[in-house]
Amino acid sequence: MEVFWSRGFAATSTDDLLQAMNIGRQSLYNAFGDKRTLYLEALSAYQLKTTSGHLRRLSEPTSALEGIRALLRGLIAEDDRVRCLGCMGVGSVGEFGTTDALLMEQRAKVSAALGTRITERIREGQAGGEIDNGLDAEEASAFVQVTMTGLQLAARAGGGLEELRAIASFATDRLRAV
Amino acid sequence: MEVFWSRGFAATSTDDLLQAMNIGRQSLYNAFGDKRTLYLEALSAYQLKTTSGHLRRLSEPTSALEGIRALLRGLIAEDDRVRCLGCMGVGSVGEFGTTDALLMEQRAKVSAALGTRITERIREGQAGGEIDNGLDAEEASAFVQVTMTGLQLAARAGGGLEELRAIASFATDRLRAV
DNA sequence: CCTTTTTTTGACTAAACAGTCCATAACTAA
DNA sequence: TTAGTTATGGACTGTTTAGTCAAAAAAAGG
Repeated sequence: MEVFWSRGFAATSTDDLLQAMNIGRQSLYNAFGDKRTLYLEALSAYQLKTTSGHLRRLSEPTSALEGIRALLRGLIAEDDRVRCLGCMGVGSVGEFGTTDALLMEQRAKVSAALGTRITERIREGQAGGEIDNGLDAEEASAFVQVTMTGLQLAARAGGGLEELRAIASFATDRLRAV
Repeated sequence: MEVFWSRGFAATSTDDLLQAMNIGRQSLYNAFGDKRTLYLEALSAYQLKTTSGHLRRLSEPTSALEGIRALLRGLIAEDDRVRCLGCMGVGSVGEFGTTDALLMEQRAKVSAALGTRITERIREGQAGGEIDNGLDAEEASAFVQVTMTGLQLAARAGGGLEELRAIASFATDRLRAV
């Protein structure tokens, strides 16, 4: 997962994977079938791990708006070496775009689940008067997700911790009721 | 440029390039040196072309906020086949991250130039009372740039024209003075 | 204990890869 | 016309690639 995450699919050789996992070639092919299947499994594992973190932060029991802030700020890893890897899901979009149907399907599921929860949380904030009632909750949710990917790409480009977290907070505050 | 744009660096073979350009192998190596140099030139050409468009739309003589809206909405190509390619610059960030010093330098230049102009335009909007005076103009500019990359990645993921333009407008409106 | 199944090892294959070489063709300029 | 330069075509090289094969080693089961 880490090798694919940092280098992407095409630039990762099977030898890279063998070395990283410290196993023999046949073991890899027995266990995963082929390179692409292993990539899909690695991406699945990545998404499972990260999505649960996103949902947890989003639901932090402070308030709806603070949940969104925690979601966005939480994307940005503190450790430089982790932060500059960005997000493997974002990487897979960049590398494959719309060319892989299975990947698109997998992506759509994760994105929809998160989107639904963000929408809920925004409605909650609107009900509580904390988030601007004039906003369409679904549009705001899509906006939050676009901000997520924008931040993750900026992290991969080498953006600094404080700089990126400030942008995350800035975006969050744009949703606030006046 | 189009081949690298759609497939990225690693997944593009020199044969792909020869076929696309309809030239012989030696001609490519005479003209460009090697694959990486050609990629850098292609990316440069791409950035030159797109950045001038961004600046033009940003400076559209309607108003500052409408300039930002035009910038963000203008990122999203109408033609499905173009839109789903996303942005080659974003692709290069995804593929190389912080691993290529030359690429980072080139990126920083383009981003700084655009960022400066966005900041100016935001200050203009603030002076005119159209954009919220409480915002830090540089932070708002960084936010706009993160939104740009987020939109371009969403485009590469297969996002629809109207959906993405709506998000662009949503983000723009978040800067509006109350 | 022995047999059967699973896992690992390392050698192997065929194709794809980036980049080179050299002879030839096409221009340029006097 | 001709000498000199530049561009092209096509064969070639050595390496890397994803994936396979078969024999040996290890584990599991009775």
